[in-house]
Order: sequence, then structure tokens, then C-alpha cells
Amino acid sequence: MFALIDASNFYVSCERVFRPSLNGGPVIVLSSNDGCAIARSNEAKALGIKMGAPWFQIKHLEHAAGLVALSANFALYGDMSNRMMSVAAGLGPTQEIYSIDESFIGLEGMCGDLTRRSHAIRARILQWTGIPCGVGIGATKTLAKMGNHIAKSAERKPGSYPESLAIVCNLATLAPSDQDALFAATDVSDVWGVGRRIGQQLNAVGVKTVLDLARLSPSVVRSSWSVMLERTVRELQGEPCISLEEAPAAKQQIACTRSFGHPITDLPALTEAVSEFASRAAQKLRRQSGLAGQLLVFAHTSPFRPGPRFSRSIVVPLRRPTADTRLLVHAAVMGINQIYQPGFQLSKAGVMLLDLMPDTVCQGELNFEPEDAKDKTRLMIAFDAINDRFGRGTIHIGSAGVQDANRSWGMRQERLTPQYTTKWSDLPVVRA
DNA sequence: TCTGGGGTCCTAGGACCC
DNA sequence: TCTGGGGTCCTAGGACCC
Repeated sequence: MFALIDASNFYVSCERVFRPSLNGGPVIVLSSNDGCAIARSNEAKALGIKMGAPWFQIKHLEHAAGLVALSANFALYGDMSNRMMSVAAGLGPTQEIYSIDESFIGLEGMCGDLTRRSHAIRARILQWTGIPCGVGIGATKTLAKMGNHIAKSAERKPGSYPESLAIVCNLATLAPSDQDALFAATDVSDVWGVGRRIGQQLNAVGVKTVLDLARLSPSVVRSSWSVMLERTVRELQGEPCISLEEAPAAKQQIACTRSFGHPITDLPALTEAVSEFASRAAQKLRRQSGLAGQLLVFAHTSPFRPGPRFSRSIVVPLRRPTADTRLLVHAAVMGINQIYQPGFQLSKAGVMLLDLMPDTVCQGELNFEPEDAKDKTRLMIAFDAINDRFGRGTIHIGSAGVQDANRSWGMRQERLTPQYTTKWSDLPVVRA
């Protein structure tokens, strides 16, 4: 048995905790560069604002409907998430933190009234953190997700489902005929794992509701679609196929990508951006004690705007697996130099670290140059400590270091400049 | 002027090997 | 000139998630 606890309109709810005046009105949170809506209050949803709606298309609602749009504050949301998750963990013996705003709780061995218990935990999360949640319970993770969808819809759209299922929906306690009625009233694309594309394909063959999907034969689904959809059908039928994962698996790839506020055309600006992406990706890599074997760097023009298109990426193999910011920045700069072409309005670029492995597997490699390796490790530990303490970007790899790297890569030998630069002037005063 | 930033898994097809 | 089957590895692309 599983529960899914999921915050309502999470980013908006976080903002409302600190600005209660936002309660009751339409509020959205915008992505970086204030590009598009990534969270919407119920009132904003009622205005017809879609997830991902570009800000410039809905900006008129500011005046027309009193819409409040906020720039995202991800540090705040991460902190609120931690608080919410620690309270949610009280629902059962095991927990999988599935995303910033939802966690699965394993309920094996729990007795008593799980619905009442869920209401109590939900009330505690609201009281202690200010975040409203919905809870779904079912025999499988997919059913818990389904229950969560029903719980939140019943609350937000009265009449969509029985009022008694609002906030907490425990499918495991329902009579089969009652569950069938709920499934018959739910669109198939509301199922976890069924997206727009598969939803359309299912619709085309007459599978419109969750009940239709749950009644298909798994083997037929497997041959006509995929093993993924087969698993989803089995889970809807109550057969657990997806287990709870308590320890987050080490990432298989680490990405740092951004859209630019204004298009970039020149190589120096692109180099600076890509250096920053590589540096941040390297810090994420060290946080999971990993090494990267390859680095991918890409840049492209906007897919939404007219004009000449450009989209290229390149994979740069590393001579040996590393988590050293300097080597990763060097590789990214080398890659971007390879693929860059002038004359394009570049809207986005990014760096991905690939072929990751734990840093324990390469002890032998590191010992090849023991003193050098120790120095590098110490430098990176200090680098991360300073950025953790004083904020991201307090210290970074400067362009001088980049050029130094180019020298060792045999590129751009015309400028040999000093070692790494630091924004000392930006450092806060440290009190003894 | 203005359209997010992460991730995962599966599949198909080609290269290569025996 | 024609002709087999099976396995592995890699990559690109699609679909999904939040």
C-alpha cells in the first residue's frame, strides 16, 4: 500500500506563506527570465492560464483580472520542500521523495484508519509549514497517484468527484463498483505515465477513460504499445510493478542549461555562459561524489522565432574521469569553440556531464600524481565550501583560467594570462 | 521584447563480432 | 555471387515525468 502526498500549486503556496495577501487571488510563478508560468494558483487556473504559458501572452491579465506574477525563488522552494517532506514522513515507515513537492509513503504494516491518519498528517503539514497538500492512497504507486488526482480535483472543482473524496482519497477502501465509477469519470491522459501522445493514440482506438485502460489486457497493451504502458495497466489493476525507492539513485547525467534573457551572438559571451554552466554542473557532480567521463555542450537558436536556425552539440571525451571544475570548464570551452558559428541569435545553451561514475572507482588514477591530485581535491573542496557559505557564484573560474586551459589544449596560444581570478570585492565581510 | 530546467526509460537501427 | 543467426554495444530520438 502506498500514499502520495502532493503539495497544491507548490511554488505559489510557498510564496503565499510569506505574503498572505496573495491568498484568494490569481497568482503565478514565472520561470527564469520571467519566461513562462511554472506554477498557478487555483484562481489563476480558473482564468484559463495553462502550465508553461508564455508571460507575454498572459501579461494583460495583470490589469484585466488582478493577476499577480512572481519571479521564481528556488532557494525558498527547496527549503520549504525540506520542511514539508520531514512532516510528511510521519505518515508511514518509508518515504520516497519523488520531486520537490511530492513524496510517496510506504504503508506496509500500518494498521488503523489510514484515511483519518492522512487527514491528520495533511493538517499538520498545513499548520507547521503553511503548505496545503492532497493525499492519494492505493495498492500501487499508480493508484496512489490516481487517488491524489481525485483528491485534488474533488477539492478544486466541486462536482467533479464526490465531495467526500476531497483532500484525501483512499482508493483501497472503496467498493470495486465505486472505483469503477471514478475511473469511468476520469480521462485516460490523467493517468501517471500516459502523456499527450499516448493519450491521443488510446483515444483513437476508443480507450477514453481510466476504466477503459484498466480493462485492457496487459499483453495486448505490451504488443500494441510498450512495456511501459503495460506496467501502467498492471498497476491500475492493482498489481505493484513500481517499487518505492528510498535512497535517491546517483544521477546518470547532470545538466545545467539556461535560456538567455537576450539572444547571444558572439563567442566571448557564449564562452562565459558555458563556463558558468560547466562550473555549476561540476559542483553538482562533486556533491554526489561523482566523476564524469564525458561532457556535452550545446547551443541553439529559439525554435519560436523566425530567422536562421542553428542547433549543434558536441560530446567532449575527458582524458580521465574528473570532477575538477577547471578541467570541465576547459572541456566545455573547447567544445563550444568547435561548434560555434557566427551570425545566429542564440537563445539557449547548456552543459551536460555524461558517463558518470563514483569517485571511488578512480583512486588508482588519482594516485598517479598523488601530490597534484591532493592539491586539486583540496582546491575544489575549498571552492565548494566558499560557494556554499557565501552563495552560488561567489567564487568562480575566471576567463584567465579558461585561456590557460586553452594553452594546454593547444588552442588560442596567443594569450597567456595569469592564474584564476576571483571576485574578491564581492566577498562578504567575515566576522571573527 | 517576450516561450523553463531539469531528469528517466525505451526502442530502433547500425556497426561489429563470431 | 549468394547466403545465416545471434549477440553486444552505441547512438539518436521519442515519450514521459515534475
